[in-house]
Amino acid sequence: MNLKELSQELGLSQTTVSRALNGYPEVSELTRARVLAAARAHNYSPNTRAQGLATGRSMSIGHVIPTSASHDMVNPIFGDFIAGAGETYAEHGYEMLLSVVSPSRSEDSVYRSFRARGIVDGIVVHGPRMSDPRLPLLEELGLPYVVHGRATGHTAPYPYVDVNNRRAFHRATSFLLDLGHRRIGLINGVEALDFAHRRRQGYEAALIERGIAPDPALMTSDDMTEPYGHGAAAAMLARPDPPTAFVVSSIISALGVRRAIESRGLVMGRDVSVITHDDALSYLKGDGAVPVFTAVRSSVRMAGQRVAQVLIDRIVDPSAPVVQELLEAELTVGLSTGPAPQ
Amino acid sequence: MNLKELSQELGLSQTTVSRALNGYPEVSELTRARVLAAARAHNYSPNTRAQGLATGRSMSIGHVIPTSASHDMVNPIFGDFIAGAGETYAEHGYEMLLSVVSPSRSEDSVYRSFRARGIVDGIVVHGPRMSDPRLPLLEELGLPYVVHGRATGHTAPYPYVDVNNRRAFHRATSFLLDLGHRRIGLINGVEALDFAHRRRQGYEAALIERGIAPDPALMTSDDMTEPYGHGAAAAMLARPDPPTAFVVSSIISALGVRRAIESRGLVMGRDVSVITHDDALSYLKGDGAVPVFTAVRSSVRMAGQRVAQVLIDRIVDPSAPVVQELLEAELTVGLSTGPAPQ
DNA sequence: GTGGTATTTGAAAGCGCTTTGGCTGCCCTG
DNA sequence: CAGGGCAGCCAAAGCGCTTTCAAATACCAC
Repeated sequence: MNLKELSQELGLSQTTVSRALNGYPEVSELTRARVLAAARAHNYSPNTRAQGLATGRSMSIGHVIPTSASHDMVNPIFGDFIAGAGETYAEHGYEMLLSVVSPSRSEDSVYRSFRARGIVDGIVVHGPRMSDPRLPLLEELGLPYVVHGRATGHTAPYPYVDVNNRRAFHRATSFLLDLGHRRIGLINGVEALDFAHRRRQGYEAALIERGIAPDPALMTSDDMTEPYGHGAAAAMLARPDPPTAFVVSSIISALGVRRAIESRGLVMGRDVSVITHDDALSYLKGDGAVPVFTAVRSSVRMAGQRVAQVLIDRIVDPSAPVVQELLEAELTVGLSTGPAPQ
Repeated sequence: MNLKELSQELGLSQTTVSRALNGYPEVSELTRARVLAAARAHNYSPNTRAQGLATGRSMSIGHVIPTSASHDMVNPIFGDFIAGAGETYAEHGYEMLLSVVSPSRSEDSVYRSFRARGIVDGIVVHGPRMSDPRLPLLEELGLPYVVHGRATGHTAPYPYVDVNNRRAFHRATSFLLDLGHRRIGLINGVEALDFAHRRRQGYEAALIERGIAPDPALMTSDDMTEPYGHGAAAAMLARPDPPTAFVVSSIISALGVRRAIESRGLVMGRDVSVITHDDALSYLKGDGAVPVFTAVRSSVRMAGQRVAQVLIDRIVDPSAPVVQELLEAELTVGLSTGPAPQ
């Protein structure tokens, strides 16, 4: 069933039917009701491509998913972020277009192609790096975008939604310091990524405020897998002057850290403390009791919702002021932290 | 730059330019070369919507992602599956359209709407349930689809790509039986989902073959989160006649099982054995050394690639015979299994 | 009754592409 | 040299919608 057939059946012009369906005022309420009833009865939905051609809008949002070069890894937070964004898109009638791009292929060409083919109305920038080259490109292309995270080094104002990573890690580190820990390891993500860079800043600032010099031997940075957490923590614990606590950038890696602690016969929360960032992933979330890990938590799903909303607003009204939104992480005390051993 | 402008610049008709770009034979090689060069120079890509309108194809594939009703959970395998499928789509010029649908909204309407709006050329069915109602619906709508998994109870032949879950769990259970275990717990996924149903069949068949009656007290089924694994295993271990081994349906839950074992002061692999299904998730994958978990492993990323390929083939040639593909899981022995304690 | 203002409706153009059906030369054959 | 076949190109229709512009009808005050 297309518009032509529907309008013939109703004895109206396509114009009127189209207007009735799209809520234009210059249609009598009686006619509108008839049209809507007929549309429902015939299960009519306008052909998206034709609609897009006529309006110039595509009603879909592009997400470009880079897989990590080093591990060919898909970020585990991805599913939850998408779920959040998807909910918001659905509410507003947008579709979500995903492009997985391997490290070999230039991301540039993906964006240029999106633009040339007019396939999306906007873009969500994932995993921003320092001075990320995508932002100037998207500006040049005139493609509306919102960054999930921030891109230190990009000078012009740009729209983003981010967790206050610096503050979260400052707080996490201070929490350990308050418990008496002095040697605190940092198991961080890849520091070319902006969020990891900021987390380190928060960590270092907290140490320095207490007169402790950050020790490069206690800081590592890599893709946040479980084995990475295990390997990095095991190496630090094997040192002559091992840390008594860890700040970890991902709960997935924290699982590995915990494994490293226990395989040395130590007890997490008593001998070695761990505090982690927690993205509130749905498949790891606690069950109501005291959580295992002490964590600074910020729901990545909610971040997805916010990013989507900000982007849609921007598409609808490009002249609106640039939105920059910081989500604060909350500190939840679990079983993985305790006073520093004597 | 659109086709009209490009053709004017070349002094050719739109027809000829279009044909040259799409590889039609009735264009001289000289002309074709000129056209291709000009297109490249101007960074021309045909407008996807217009192309779609004209051809009736949309060159995109729909994925409908249901979030679990009980936990509002996004399946953690999702990211890796998507990555695999996305690679294949990219190779063939298809885009991936994602629809996240909350349990409240009927999935039916999503498919009907996809069909009416002509927004996708095909559908990947995720998380098939027993006698899944989506298959008859998609048949009725005439929308090409491929199932990731199987839908027991659907009688007509339908295309799918699945892991041989029954055999994998039969093998896993037999492996434990060979090690002397007699009380073996099953920590399974939601058994309304087809894969979990099959896994239980494999588990039970292996037990029965050795003359052991499956004990309902040792079988649980739920969303495969980490806390679920912990809770289920802890409950079984607290019984007067605890199991000496577990078969677990997901490595995420296996992490919880391990936690339950250790918090009783037991050692995994010595006091209690664990064998898990492993989807080879990129962010959990081992680091080359002996893996922690003994597992039956099958890469969900590869499954994504295969599903995508089968679907594309089906779209291109709907009359081709229905493809049904079973991937075999491989057994990898890790540190989590050992002989049954006396 | 008339001119003016709303209120509803419709015809047709246009979005950017593909594809049908022709048209024009040119070469070849008999 | 007439006629057929073919390679190479083009004009125009059509995909299903939105939207501009115009027209028709109804209503109102004077």
